[in-house]
Amino acid sequence: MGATLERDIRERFRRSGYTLTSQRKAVLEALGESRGHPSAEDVYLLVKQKNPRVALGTVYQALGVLEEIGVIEAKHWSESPTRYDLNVGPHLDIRCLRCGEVSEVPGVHFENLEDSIRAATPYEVTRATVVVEGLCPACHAEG
Amino acid sequence: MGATLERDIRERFRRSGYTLTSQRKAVLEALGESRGHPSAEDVYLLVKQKNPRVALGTVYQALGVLEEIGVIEAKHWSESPTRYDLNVGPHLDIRCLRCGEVSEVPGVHFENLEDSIRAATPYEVTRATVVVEGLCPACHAEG
DNA sequence: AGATGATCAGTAATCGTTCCTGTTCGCGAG
DNA sequence: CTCGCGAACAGGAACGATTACTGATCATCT
Ligand SMILES: [Mn+2]
Ligand SMILES: [Mn+2]
Ligand SMILES: [Zn+2]
Ligand SMILES: [Zn+2]
Repeated sequence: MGATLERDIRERFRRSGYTLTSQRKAVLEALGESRGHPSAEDVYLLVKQKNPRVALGTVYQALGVLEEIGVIEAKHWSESPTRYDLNVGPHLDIRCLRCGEVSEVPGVHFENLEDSIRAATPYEVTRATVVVEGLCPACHAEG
Repeated sequence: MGATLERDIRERFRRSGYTLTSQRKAVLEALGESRGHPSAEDVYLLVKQKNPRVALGTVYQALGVLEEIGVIEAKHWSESPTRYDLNVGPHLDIRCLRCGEVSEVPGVHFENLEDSIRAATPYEVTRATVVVEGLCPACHAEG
């Protein structure tokens, strides 16, 4: 487990000045296990299975530093708590409006979109993200 | 004021079965006056100036039905309360990370993006919105 | 006038998230 | 090794946006 921790992640911790504590490791492991896009609460429940003493606030704090150093990414949908993603490459995630499942949409590129936004506004554009919602195949089948 | 109310809006109310009450009119007027992308709280404060008895909950309810019948649109940014927009045509809005100002980004089209999303996922895509953040010229100048 | 259903005001409750306080941890200097 | 110090933590309170509830009002129909 601890041995499997990516060199890159350790390096990012070193350079940021944050310490890679056992709680933060546990949050990372939970994100890996959950193999998806868990909420803070989801991560909290997984982490608590192995260490019942962790506090929810600690999970939020850990997710915050992990995001800050670029190891994970937070994604927001309007009708759901924030979801966290180990996949920090540019990609889209779609969320099912009925069951809440989030999954990745491969192969869609939108760098040109961001470029045309920059060209069309006097603002300094910091981020342009695409929020996608729909119905997963299972929920769509049910009606 | 009341005379200026769009024929289209009255028609949408008629067809939906909802009634166009004075409170809902006031919410619409506030949205027009605020000439921007106000939050529910913003709308509430404007409405209260003319009718101090309106309740915040009523404003939320009114915004809900106005959105439901397609007269306004709700837009979401992760670090801000929901903003409401009288402009229901397809367009982008950018929000300043420092001062919170929201303004429109004209001339950017992204229908093809939605198409390529549909082609790339087994989900039934309901909505694909672009969330744009940055720094307005004033805030960017300050540093 | 009386009944009915929608809407409303006022307020309590909810939920995700952040903040706060006292405690523990890890590490470097002595 | 022990002390001191700052970072991180557990636990729980507080927060802000939104929703839910409850009893009054209002418009409309009979
Ligand atoms: Mn993803
Ligand atoms: Mn707009
Ligand atoms: Zn589903
Ligand atoms: Zn600004």
